[in-house]
Amino acid sequence: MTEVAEALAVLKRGVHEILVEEELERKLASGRRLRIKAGFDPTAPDLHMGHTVLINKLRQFQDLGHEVLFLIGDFTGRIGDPTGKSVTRKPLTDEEVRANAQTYQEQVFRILHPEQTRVVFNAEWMSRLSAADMIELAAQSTVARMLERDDFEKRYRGGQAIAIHEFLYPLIQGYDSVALEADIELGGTDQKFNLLMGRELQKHYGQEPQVVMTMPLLEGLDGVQKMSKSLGNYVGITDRPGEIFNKIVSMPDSLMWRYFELLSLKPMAEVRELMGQVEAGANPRDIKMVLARELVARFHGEEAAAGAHRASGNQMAEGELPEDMPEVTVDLEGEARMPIAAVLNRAGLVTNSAQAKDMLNNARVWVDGEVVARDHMLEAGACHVIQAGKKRFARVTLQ
RNA sequence: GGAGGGAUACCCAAGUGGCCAAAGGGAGCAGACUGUAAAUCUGCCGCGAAAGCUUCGGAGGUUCGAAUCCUCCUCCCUCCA
Repeated sequence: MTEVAEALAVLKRGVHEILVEEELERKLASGRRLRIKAGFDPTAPDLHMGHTVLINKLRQFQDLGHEVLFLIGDFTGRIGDPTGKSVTRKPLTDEEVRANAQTYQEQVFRILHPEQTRVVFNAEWMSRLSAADMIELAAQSTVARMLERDDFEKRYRGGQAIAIHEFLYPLIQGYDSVALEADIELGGTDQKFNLLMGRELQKHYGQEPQVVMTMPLLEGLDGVQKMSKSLGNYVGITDRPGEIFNKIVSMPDSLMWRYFELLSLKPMAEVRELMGQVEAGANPRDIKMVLARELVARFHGEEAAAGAHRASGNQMAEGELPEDMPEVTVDLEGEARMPIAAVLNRAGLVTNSAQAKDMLNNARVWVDGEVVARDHMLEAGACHVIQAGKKRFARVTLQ
């Protein structure tokens, strides 16, 4: 295999679509240091495994010597992202955008090489565009073309509103590629339309069009909707080791091979070997543990991976406590004692008081290993290990 | 610009003066069962530890009492221009 063919093989792994593959080959063969662009929304400060599918791909480009342009869409974020969801997000302040961007960088450098990464903000050039520039940009596309986009088309046909400025989003994203002179842009499959817009605009502005690579969207732990923080079906890369371990092991079996395919760095041959084991009667749970350990190792190191199982506790074995439970302090606001239900709520061990009531009624709340009833009171100054249900633990200090 | 229809909790959706913190379904959470999975069954499911507090697009009004009646406003949809 030639060097280019080898690189291509690595880069194609897990990719949904490459447009146009021959162009990618040519760019790789040119020997140039390529600029790989990927855009991120500044709203979500915590990366999750779903994002890493794409970031891993960026990392592979870096390993081949190329430069990553990590674009933070602060301009678009400030306006408020209308795409897709009917829920309009509230615009972010400058401070919020900056803080989110900072968190992004800290997290993304767990995977990317900082010295081969350029973090850029699109407000840098977008906020300098004049109205006339904007109109020139808008003239590069048509309503009919916009309506080809899946999500617009669906909404248009379904009689749902499409605001005019939503049409500008693909154009802005495309223009980012012009401003950065991107060689390649990566995005989720849902980004295809926007990514292709980059090609068209680059041609218009006299540049060689970027190659578009789309990565599949990773389903969340529910196995249905895409992984997202707001849906709560995610595994965060800053989750504690035991947490990652738990989430991976207790995900539906139907998802496990998908996760192996997109998140594991094991060669596919090895993954197929694991599939064979399950077919031969191995407990799928044990195979999920293999993946869980790999992921914990990637984000927390080998040592954490070795202890992850222990750290997570075995939820089927009553009385076995996880080692890495969170520490929480609950403020009694001057009271000498507080009912258990209120403590559970304040410690974040339940989502609302109804859930606290439910668990207490089911005798599923333990304080220092003892089941407690609804009328149990906790004294100020004490520190207890509290367990709510099978999965939620915390070391709670009352003050 | 005109005519009509609509807005109920996370989503869908009942409810047209008190019995409504609001039927039903889905989602979610907890429990049994399991393999920390799925399916199934059971419970919870506005906020609050509680007392209590706040909800039915928004603001006023009628009434002892309003998701329900009246007025104005906002938004969405359909047809016409």
